Amino acid sequence: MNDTTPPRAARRKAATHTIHDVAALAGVSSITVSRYFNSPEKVSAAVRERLREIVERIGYVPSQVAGGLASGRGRVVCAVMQNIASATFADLVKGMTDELQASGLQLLLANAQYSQALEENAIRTFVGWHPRALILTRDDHSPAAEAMLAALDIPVVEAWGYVEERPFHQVGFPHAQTGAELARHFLEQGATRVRFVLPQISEDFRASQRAQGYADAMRAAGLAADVQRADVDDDFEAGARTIAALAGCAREDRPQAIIFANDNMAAGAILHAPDCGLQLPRDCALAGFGDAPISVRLKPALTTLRPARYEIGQMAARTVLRMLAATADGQADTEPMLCRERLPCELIVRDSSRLWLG
Amino acid sequence: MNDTTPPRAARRKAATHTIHDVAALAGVSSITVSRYFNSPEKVSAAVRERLREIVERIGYVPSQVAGGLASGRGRVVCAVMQNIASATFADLVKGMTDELQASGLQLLLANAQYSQALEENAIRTFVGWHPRALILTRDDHSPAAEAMLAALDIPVVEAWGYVEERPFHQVGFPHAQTGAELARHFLEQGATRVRFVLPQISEDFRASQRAQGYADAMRAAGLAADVQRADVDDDFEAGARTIAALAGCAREDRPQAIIFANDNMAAGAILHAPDCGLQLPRDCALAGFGDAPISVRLKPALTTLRPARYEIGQMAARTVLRMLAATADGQADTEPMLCRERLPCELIVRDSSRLWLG
DNA sequence: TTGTAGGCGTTATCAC
DNA sequence: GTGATAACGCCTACAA
Repeated sequence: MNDTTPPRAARRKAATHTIHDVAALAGVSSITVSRYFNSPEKVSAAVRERLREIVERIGYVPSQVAGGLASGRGRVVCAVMQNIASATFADLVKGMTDELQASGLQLLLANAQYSQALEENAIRTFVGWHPRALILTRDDHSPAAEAMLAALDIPVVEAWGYVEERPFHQVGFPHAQTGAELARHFLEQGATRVRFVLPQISEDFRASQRAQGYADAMRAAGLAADVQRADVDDDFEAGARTIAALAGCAREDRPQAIIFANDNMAAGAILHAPDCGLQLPRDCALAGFGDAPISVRLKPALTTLRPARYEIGQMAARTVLRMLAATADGQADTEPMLCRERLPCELIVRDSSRLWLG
Repeated sequence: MNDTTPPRAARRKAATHTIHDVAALAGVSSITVSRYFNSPEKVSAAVRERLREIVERIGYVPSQVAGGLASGRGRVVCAVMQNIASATFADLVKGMTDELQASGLQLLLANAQYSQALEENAIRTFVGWHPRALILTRDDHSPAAEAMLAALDIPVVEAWGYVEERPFHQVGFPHAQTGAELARHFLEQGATRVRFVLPQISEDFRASQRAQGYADAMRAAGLAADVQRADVDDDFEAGARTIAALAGCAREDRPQAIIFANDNMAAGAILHAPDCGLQLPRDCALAGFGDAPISVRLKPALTTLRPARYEIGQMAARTVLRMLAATADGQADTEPMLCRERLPCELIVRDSSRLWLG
């Protein structure tokens, strides 16, 4: 009477089919079923057909969770966005998912709202998922985050911006340079007084980077930089107020051109200008950033910068895939080559930026 | 000489710390570490402090993958969007992530681009992740998808729309009714000729539902429904063309009011009207859908419907949490109560819809 | 409060 | 081409 412990209560009745169910039905071992999914060519055609039928019939789907644990390589890529609800990041996300999906990789998203602390939290959470790669959308992380990234040993892509010296893959464009480009666009037309207007709550450090680029370009031309910050939260309202304030200024004191940190502010200005008795671009030239769909429809049509949002997301994903393929090819010892993909942010010149020098 | 098989090669050197590493360092068993994370109150304060220090020092993060497998309840909620890059779905996603994150649940996203087939694929993929719940954004699924949903045995929420008879939780608003509401808004002003304009590629069946609601309301008033479909892809351009076509019509033949399927089309119409010699709303009243940020700034300001996008996402997530809490409370036998959350889609009346009856 | 034993569903390794 | 066996890292059940 071997009084071994009574059979423990079954932990859980598998509410779902397992690889073993399929194996039993097909009269093969479970490893064969595993092979059927991961390298079908190693399974005989006969067995393959039998399995296909059974899998279809009972609706078996392999567990990503169990597979990820067993193989040590889950099918997950994590990305930390700065503002999930913005058009910019929505396009990035679409580019990434479109590209990753084809490779059977699942994108896990987090939202950091332009906060380093939230980004750090998100990264910490993601570490628990053992992602194959990480996509970030800023280049200045908290020290703790940098430490985690250094310890991670997976591809890390910094997308949206582009910085030469970073130790991670870069996919995007240099924001400061685009700010400078807009400044030069006006300087070349002979402007001497150009203003840059930031949103009130500019958590978006990219906008500040563009402002910085503008300021440098102005100083390089021997002119004063004039960066202002909006005093209302709503971007459209901020633009409207900016233009309204102009109406109260003598022409000699007004900026000849204004660069808004985004198209919404510029649109607010353009739509409100007639109410202030101002005619654009005669009374003030304008430019924005982002190429919102409406910008080309405004009167005057808005000069702006068009970042390749979707393409940046797509390329970030491709970079991930390339790095994964590389490490899979046993290039373990190869030096960890860094991808630097510089994507376009095109200057779209329209009527709003034509300078009228009085 | 017990020639048992030579010790198999270790499968993989754990590149990452495990619960056992922490346990060894702390001089406790691994289950204690597990408890430290899952129910800290069951661990003595002394041990707790020791573990806290060690976890912090080595940067240990529990594996969601292993935990999910072992417990049978992963921390994943899956959602299938119809167009990740649109403002509508971006807001939904933000509402969901904001709410889920607090509960430590991770949102997995897929994009179905208004396609039943892609939605089915996404659901199939998600099944492999053993999600705790599923959030969908349409109510007409493929038969195969319906079958999977029926077999899933997890909470399923259909968000964005709202349909009484569905067997899944509903969070949203009835689209047809909002279409009818806009129609009545014009009918009550005495309009007899009201048109509804759909986008060219109206994969968005919601827009069609709103058109249907409009058509029913018109017929109920004894009037003819006049649903047109745009002939260009770009919504702004479609709106512009719609209004341009009006200019060539005799006043008696023109609709007195136009309902556009979205604010972008309406904005295109408003921005282009002056070029056609039309004055709005005198020559034609207008309404849109979605309450885009720009709509209130247009001249005339656009009458539109304001769906509670963020709130719908948030409420969908809350519904998930409520259902999970309920099943956790051992209410296994309780009948599977269905949540029906009807969220507002408010009519925002502005100048564009004021009817001028000639 | 803490520990032991065993298993979650899959894949890596080795043997035939 | 196929299979037996032992992990993967954690958690549930039960015992102390």
